[in-house]
Amino acid sequence: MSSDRKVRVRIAPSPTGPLHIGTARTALFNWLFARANGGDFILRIEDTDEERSDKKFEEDIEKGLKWLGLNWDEFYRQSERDSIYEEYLGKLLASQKAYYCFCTKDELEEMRQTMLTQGLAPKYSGKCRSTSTEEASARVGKGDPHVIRLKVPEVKIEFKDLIRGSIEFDGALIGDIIIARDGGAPLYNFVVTIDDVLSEITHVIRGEDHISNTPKQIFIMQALDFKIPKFAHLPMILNPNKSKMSKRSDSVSLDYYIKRGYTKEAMINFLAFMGWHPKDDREIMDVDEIIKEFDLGRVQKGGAIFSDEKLDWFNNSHLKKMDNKELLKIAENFVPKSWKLNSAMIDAVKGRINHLDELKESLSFYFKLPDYEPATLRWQDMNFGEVELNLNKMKDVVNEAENDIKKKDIENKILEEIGEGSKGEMLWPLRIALSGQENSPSPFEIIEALGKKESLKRINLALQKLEVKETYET
RNA sequence: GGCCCCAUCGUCUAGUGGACCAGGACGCCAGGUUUUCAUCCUGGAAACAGGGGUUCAAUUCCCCUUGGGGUCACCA
Repeated sequence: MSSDRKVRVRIAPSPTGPLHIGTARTALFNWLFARANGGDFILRIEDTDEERSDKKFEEDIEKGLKWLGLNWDEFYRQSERDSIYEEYLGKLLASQKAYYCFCTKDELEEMRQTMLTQGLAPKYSGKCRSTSTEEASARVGKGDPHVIRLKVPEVKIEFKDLIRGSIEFDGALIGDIIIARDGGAPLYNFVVTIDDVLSEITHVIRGEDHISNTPKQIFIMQALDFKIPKFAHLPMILNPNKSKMSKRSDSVSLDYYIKRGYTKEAMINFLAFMGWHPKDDREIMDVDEIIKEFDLGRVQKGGAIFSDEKLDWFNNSHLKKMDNKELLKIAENFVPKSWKLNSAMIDAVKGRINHLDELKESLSFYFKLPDYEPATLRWQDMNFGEVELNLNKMKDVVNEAENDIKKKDIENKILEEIGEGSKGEMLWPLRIALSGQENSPSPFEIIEALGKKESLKRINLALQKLEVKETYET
């Protein structure tokens, strides 16, 4: 069981789309496992499908991984390893563990349909297995279209999954799989196997959707006398309707969450908790804590539904924990360039938002006149007359203040004016007048930030809105 | 359909035979603190899919049923 080999894991995305949230989660678990065990984390780009692969997706994947802080120790592309695959394909052919198949796609499709209607698992009949080596070579030489198939033995095969325990498949039900297509290009199950073994991967940690690929890959390893790595299949990340989280339009890519202003700390924390949990009740954890506690044995078996609410909570919690200076740097990317942010502003709103994307809205009153419906000025069951009265009182207080009002001073003065009266009835209309927002920093903070002149301007504006409202009503 | 995986509150989960009339968190609801909103605090509603076993004792072990998911390409 115990191996003295250094732990080596990999994430093997195919660059056929932007970095998927599920891929990011798998990458994270591999990375955590590597870091927790002093091992290596390898990034392998699976770009054997020239048609679908695109350099721009490869860049997006690398960018996303880096953003999360999942640094890799080694990197390679499968497209650069053709000669290696060719070599092993040749070995398999020479040892008669694989053979040429000349069946056409149409024939194959027909067989598949027949089996399906008979209620059988569709698999290749093995027709070309019996073609003699001489005849096969001759036909290949002649240029007949052909693929290469692995002779899958009709035996039961079992492997131990680190998360699920023993899993068994029947080779007889799998049939001879294609490992290289017409033209010689090697296929997924084959290249994965070659690369995992040659790069000395010790633990293959991947999504549950690969469980059924595992026996095929093990058969290839056995045919080549390869040492078989350990496997661990992670639970799926699901949509709220429990389907595989793929078709959720834009919200399946990591980039979507980056652009909405989720922090990498929150993303890592949240993604780690999709299928994993520490021994105790801790939830808000930084990456070092997670590495320290990470254990494949504590990974869940069942799929986890992606919860936007919980993600928001993680993000809000991490935002509050974050240093203002650090946050300020990130925040600048989410507001217009002309806005000059400062630490006080960030501090005033960071506990009030779930993602940085909201900054544009919640910080707007610092930079432009608020825009709101007159009715918003009313607190609970106040009528417009009362609002006007109270706002005028506040106006007088501000009017009497010095030019550079200090938060504490204006706070004292306003509270003095309110006296035994209702604080809400005074402060709510004032807050709306100043910020236009129901959830904003306190009026005192805003007045200090805006200054006397601007504050008065906004109170007058509110008063004007009330007049319009009254005219409209009569 | 064949094969494979899975099954605790709406959601993420704790729980590895007795300490569980099932604990935490998100969300939700109700109170409270605070100078208004938010924060914060307290409380509440909310789950072991069903049926058989095994055992002195099952959420926990076994079997069946049901349900959900995955996979069956010359994609990865």
